Amino acid sequence: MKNLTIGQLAKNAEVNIETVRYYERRGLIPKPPRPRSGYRQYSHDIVARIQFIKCAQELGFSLKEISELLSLRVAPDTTCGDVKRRAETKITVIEEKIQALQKIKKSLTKLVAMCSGQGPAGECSIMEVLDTKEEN
Amino acid sequence: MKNLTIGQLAKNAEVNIETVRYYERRGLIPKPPRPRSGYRQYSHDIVARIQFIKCAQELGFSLKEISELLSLRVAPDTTCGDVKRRAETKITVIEEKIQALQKIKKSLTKLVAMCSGQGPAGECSIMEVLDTKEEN
DNA sequence: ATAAGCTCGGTACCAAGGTACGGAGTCAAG
DNA sequence: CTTGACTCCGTACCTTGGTACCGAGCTTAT
Repeated sequence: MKNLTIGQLAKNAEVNIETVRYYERRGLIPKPPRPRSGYRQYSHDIVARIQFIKCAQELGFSLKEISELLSLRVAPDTTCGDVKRRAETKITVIEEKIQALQKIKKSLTKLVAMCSGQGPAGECSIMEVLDTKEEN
Repeated sequence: MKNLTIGQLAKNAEVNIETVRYYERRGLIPKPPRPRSGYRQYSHDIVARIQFIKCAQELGFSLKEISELLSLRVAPDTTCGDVKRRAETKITVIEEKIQALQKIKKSLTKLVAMCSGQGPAGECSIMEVLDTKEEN
């Protein structure tokens, strides 16, 4: 296998070329060698690296967190347990988000139930509640 | 009660002064009268208006949606049903977000369960899965 | 060898919801 | 009347995760 240009890498990893350069700026992928021409030369495993990033993003990690994960991997004295703890923390955060959304949903559902759907918007009970609500 | 300066309004509504001006630019609060000095003169009910906005934000409405809600209120031919429909749409969106987060949580939980927590980060099963995952 | 197509770097822009800054004018208290 | 606090406006900046554009240089195929 030969090396890849940035365009080939982008195609393989199914991202935009600009995204690759952006990841490089953010330190998420290593700076590749550059021959005289200045063109980036990527080895195929960078495709996997980008897929790793996309995959972790789907699991709710931000790019910042992903770069931390990646540096954990190469740091000699970090352990599997460190990675696990990060994943656990992320689960907690996600649970909190779910809780918050469920609270919101409950409030909205209550409002909708109260609303007759009749009459002008200015007298809508939903609007009134929004106007006068102190706490819930 | 006399009028409020922007600073007093901000204090009462517990927002930043800049936020008030920002809301004015966005059309979320009416442009207040200005005497010769140019200082904004707010009546007390603008405090309530800002609280309405904050309240709706907590319910997951964006500023754009909030300004739509506010204009619904004053438009003569919109009804309570219009407001209700928006709230219902918002509930659906929130439900979708909850679903997505629950999926993410499930994947992460599975990963954490697989991980022994022992050994170097480079051999962590979580990292390996992130590396090689095709689909889930 | 020449044209098409790729890549270069730098900068600007998008959404959202603000925050910060700076120089000038104004208001209130002492 | 002066000092300090407040306000004015416009503009720039912040975050996150990219995308778009530019003229210039490089590469590849014919």
